[in-house]
Amino acid sequence: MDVKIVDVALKAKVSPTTVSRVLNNNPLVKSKTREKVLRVIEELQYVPNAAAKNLRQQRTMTIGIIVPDVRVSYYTDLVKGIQTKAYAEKYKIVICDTNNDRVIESEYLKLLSDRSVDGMILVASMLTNSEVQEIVDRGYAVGVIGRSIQNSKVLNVHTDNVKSAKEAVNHLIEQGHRDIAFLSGYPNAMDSYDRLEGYIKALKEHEIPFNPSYVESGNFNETGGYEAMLRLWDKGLKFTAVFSANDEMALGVYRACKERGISIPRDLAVVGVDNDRVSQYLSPTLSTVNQPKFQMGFTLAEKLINRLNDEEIEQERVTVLESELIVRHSSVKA
Amino acid sequence: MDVKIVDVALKAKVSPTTVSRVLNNNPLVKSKTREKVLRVIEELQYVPNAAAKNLRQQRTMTIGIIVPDVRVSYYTDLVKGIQTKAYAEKYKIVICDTNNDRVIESEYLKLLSDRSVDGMILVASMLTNSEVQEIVDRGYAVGVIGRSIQNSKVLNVHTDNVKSAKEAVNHLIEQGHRDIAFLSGYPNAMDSYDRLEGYIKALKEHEIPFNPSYVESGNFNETGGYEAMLRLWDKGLKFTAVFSANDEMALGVYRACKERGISIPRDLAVVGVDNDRVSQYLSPTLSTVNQPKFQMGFTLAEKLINRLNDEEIEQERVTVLESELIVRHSSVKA
DNA sequence: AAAGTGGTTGAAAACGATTTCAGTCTATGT
DNA sequence: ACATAGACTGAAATCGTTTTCAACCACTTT
Repeated sequence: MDVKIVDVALKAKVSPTTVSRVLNNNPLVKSKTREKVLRVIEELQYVPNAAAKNLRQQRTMTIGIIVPDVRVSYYTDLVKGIQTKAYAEKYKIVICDTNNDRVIESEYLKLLSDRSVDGMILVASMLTNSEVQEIVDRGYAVGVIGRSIQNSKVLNVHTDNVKSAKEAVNHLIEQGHRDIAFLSGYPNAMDSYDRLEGYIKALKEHEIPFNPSYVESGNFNETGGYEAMLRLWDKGLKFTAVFSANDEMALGVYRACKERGISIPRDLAVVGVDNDRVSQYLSPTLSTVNQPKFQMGFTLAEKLINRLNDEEIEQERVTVLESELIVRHSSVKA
Repeated sequence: MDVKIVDVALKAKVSPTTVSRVLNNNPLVKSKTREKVLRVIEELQYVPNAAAKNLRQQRTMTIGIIVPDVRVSYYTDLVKGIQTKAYAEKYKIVICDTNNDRVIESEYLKLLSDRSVDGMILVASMLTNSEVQEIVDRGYAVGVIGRSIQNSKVLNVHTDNVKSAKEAVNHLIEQGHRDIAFLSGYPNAMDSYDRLEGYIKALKEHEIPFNPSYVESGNFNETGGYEAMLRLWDKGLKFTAVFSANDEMALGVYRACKERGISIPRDLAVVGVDNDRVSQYLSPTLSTVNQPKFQMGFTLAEKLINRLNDEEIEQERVTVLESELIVRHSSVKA
């Protein structure tokens, strides 16, 4: 149906081999032959068939990305970074949106294990270590963001969550707060854990006792943040500030405050993490810890592609990028 | 390297043909044989090679999506809809982010023309009609959102932009406004044009004369909206309301108003289009015309897949979905 | 004149699945 | 006992490239 390499070869009066060489810029071809072949390719509008090429070369120039939800700006910014690097290196990306469902995530992993991608990037993955390990063993290059994998070849990019959290909480303390609540994400997510650690460290450094009842889990989403706030208040706890492990949950905090007539930042100071796109548009604007999401995606893609292009290249398995506290209006009294 | 179909065949003491039949649920296989084969597949952790399968079957079960920018919530919501349907039908999707660059978009089109996808969805495409036509001629199923293609087999889903705009402007008029500015998108984008038409129609119906100097283009982005507002004011025009052809530009309107100390909605009523995720979080919350973005993506994917599965199926080439005015605080005086 | 050299080309095998077509086997009816 | 249909299986061709290997040609060197 489509025009194929032998059609070009026939018309150009050369062998398919030569056409292939022209396509792949093999310098062995005499320039006159090359020109002739190129002319015919143009004439016939020939495009090489990817499946045939993939089959023969045993690679697809494609990277698979598994994300929890493509609508979340945090993930999209990562994807943008990955995509930008991938495009520059002539890689394609296939996106799998798990809808925050671990079963679907597992299915996607299987779906991608058919050599239709050369490597995979797992974002905020809920897969077990052994599931990930198996993919590595099958020879896929894999990178993760938003979790840690011990003892393997898995590439990783992240920010120093302990430090980020500490900075955020320090900032609240400097604003005069002593009673600071903490909204964590999924209890077992790496990021949650580190941010909790940073929270505790900041308190310790200022000799504020750590009280576990000030900690509530909000599952990293708006509703979770909202409900967590209600729970905190229902406990009868007094606090003047809250550190939310991400901006999404902070949205829930805003909603809860609005309902209860609590003024931010007058009655309650709020700091989030991620610098979600909406944060700057909230009233008051939300103080947050910015994550260099684009850069994280870009860097991880770079490392992954390095590995794909050259197994031998010397590079760090783990990269830590800097995050940065952005002080806006939600944490500073007028 | 990987285990392949003959390995399974050998171990199960059957032919590759039979293994293939088992894989593809061909009912001809005796159930005892099937079980044996399945056991070996499980034992060997065999996964069929996609490239080989694609080559033989001449299809990839993959849909390509070309979008201007994956960070924009409008596009992401579409992608989510597409992805949801695609997943249900066992299709993969590859995403191409053109970064709003028509040259890059063209390159992506070429990149996808190698039979690595069975169909393509172009979102807010800047390609020429003939470029799109060529893809159709090559036998790809193609769908578009956010532009119109005349005279071809290209699938399309959209909302009635004329009506949406008219409703939005009617709403402003009902709130007592007579002098209403209009912020258009790209001058030559279909959507811009239709929304302008709706704006004019609404004015006409209320016997308000249409004055072209009330129209400024803002290129569909925040900065464009901001600058368009400044230009309108600089002209010395008096107006008490503005209809922005999308929410993104309305963000620019908010910024401009803040800078000039103009209060929304007291001094200026604002209505946007798209129901961007941020709109509900703005202060005041932004009135807007909601587009069923998820549904649009889902529907287009459905039609595209229908076409891929069965060339003969009877279905409309163009689907129009309903949009809906959401009145929030930016357009209603307290 | 024979042998070597470097530049250029092509024939054929390979990649790993599916599909066509031709069987083989079993059971059934006569 | 034989023919025959139906159930099941396998050999070989096929998809469209890339890659290996051998060969060819035109020169130069000995």
